[in-house]
Amino acid sequence: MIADKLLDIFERLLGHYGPQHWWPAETPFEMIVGAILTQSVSWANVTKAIANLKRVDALEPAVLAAMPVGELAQLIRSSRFYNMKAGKIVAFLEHLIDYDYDLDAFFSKDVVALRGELLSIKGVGMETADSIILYGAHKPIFVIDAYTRQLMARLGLVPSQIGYEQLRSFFEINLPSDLSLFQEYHALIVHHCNRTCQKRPSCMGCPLISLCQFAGAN
DNA sequence: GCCCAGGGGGCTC
DNA sequence: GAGCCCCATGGG
Repeated sequence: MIADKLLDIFERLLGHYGPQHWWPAETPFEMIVGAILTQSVSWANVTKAIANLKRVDALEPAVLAAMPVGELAQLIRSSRFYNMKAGKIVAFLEHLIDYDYDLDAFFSKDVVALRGELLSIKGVGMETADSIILYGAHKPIFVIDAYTRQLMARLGLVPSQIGYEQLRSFFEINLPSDLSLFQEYHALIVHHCNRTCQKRPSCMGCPLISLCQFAGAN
């Protein structure tokens, strides 16, 4: 059964790496900013940008909204594509005005409505929206990213060109809709792919080696 | 010096 | 709706 395989993979990753306790952010707003900044960039690039924003006490919606976009762009320079991302953060803040910058109010709707609203914001695509729902609003939705697709394809469970929504359904149909399971599963996939699949010269020590089609091939 | 990262939007056909 | 290009830093 697919469900058993997915749970087996999760248990192996959890047993090997331990709980990840994502997302690494002190507040929901910090989480959202981080989600935008990490688009197409490793997390290491984002940490400097977040630290810069914290240094000037700007990791607060109303404070950031009052900041000139050029200044914001310079503070997040290390996160790459900074002009684009500054514009995306501004777009998000403009949307939050309707809620008086109250994230609890913004999050207090069902997943489908929240997702639709997030996707209507320029600069928020499916992965970013789902990350915000899962780690910011704390509602169960399975986040898909390049690592998830790569790993599931390597394990022979899905075709490598599978679409975002197809792969999300694959997880959500086969797993119980559990917040902490979804949070840990995605975090473990990213952690695993950052460490084992990409950084190491071989597959030695990989907790999924007995399941992987390409074990030893890289 | 070269390569490439946890994406999204806009354009083309 | 798939296939491209743009954005434009920093670490290995």
